[in-house]
Amino acid sequence: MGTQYNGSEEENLALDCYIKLFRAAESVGQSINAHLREYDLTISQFGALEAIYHLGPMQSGELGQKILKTSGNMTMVIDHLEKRGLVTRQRREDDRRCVDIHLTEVGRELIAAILPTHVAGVVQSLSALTMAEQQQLAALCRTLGLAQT
Amino acid sequence: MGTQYNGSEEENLALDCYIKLFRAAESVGQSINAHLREYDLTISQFGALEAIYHLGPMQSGELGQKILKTSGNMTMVIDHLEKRGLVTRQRREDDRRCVDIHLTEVGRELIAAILPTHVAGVVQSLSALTMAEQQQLAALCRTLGLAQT
DNA sequence: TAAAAATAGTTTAATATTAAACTGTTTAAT
DNA sequence: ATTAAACAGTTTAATATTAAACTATTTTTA
Repeated sequence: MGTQYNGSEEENLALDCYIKLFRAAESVGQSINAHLREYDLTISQFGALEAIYHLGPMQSGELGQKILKTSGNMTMVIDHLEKRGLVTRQRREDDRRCVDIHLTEVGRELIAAILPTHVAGVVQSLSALTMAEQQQLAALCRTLGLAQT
Repeated sequence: MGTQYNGSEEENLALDCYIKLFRAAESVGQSINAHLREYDLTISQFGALEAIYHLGPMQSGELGQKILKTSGNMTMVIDHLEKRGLVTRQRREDDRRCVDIHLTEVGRELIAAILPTHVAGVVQSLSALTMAEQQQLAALCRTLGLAQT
């Protein structure tokens, strides 16, 4: 299993860990996000809605950092959400370069309606691990994520 | 940090774990794959080449399973690699539905030239974790990945 | 203050990705 | 044997994603 690179133990371990991390994220993501298509939402769109829902209105760029997408991509994601009336753009008065993204009432209702299913899916998907293991995994991933430049 | 969903402890933990897993994979992937652009390879293309390099010739569909891409996508990925002379398609005689993908000599040389840098990048990127931690992470991810339907 | 640099977001062009329909081949069922 | 079903891969059309160029604003600096 894993990559069969004929290197040092350290290299083999890192490669194996990397590929497993990647595949776990992909396959977990796929099972969790399957249901989003019923609502005609991409993962990015859902992520953006969720971020605003939980953290409040924020700038396009901030949103992009949260969901790890480029600024150009955010413009498109927000365009789509705006066309569907789920969010609005509001140019900030004190710095007219910035655009704050707000949830509309419709958007709030949609994300509130989706979240329970989503959460249940996440819990289900992670139920292969005990809560202690989930804590371990979260801690390791946190360390790893923060360490990247 | 993380998602502030106001649910049970189990739900909050699963959500937190999920988002950290995702972000770790994304950010690790980004640092590791940055250098591939120098070789004009997408992650999918590199993944395909690497899989054949390590595991030998295989069918388009098998390859898609390895790198978690759809069959339609594989057609395109292989098209590009074939146009660059890095792989060849070979229809199987015993079952003419199947197409085996082989590395060309050029392809083999390219992937062999890239791999050391790639491996160094992976080691570097995971160096935030001790080897014991990498083992833990790999084991947890493996369990999680295998559990998805 | 005026010019230069930095910043936030958008646009553009090229490419990647997907789901769904489709083609050709093999296997199963009657 | 012939039809139906399953299968592997390709094509198609729609959308997502990216890097890079660009616009408009704000900040720095000389």
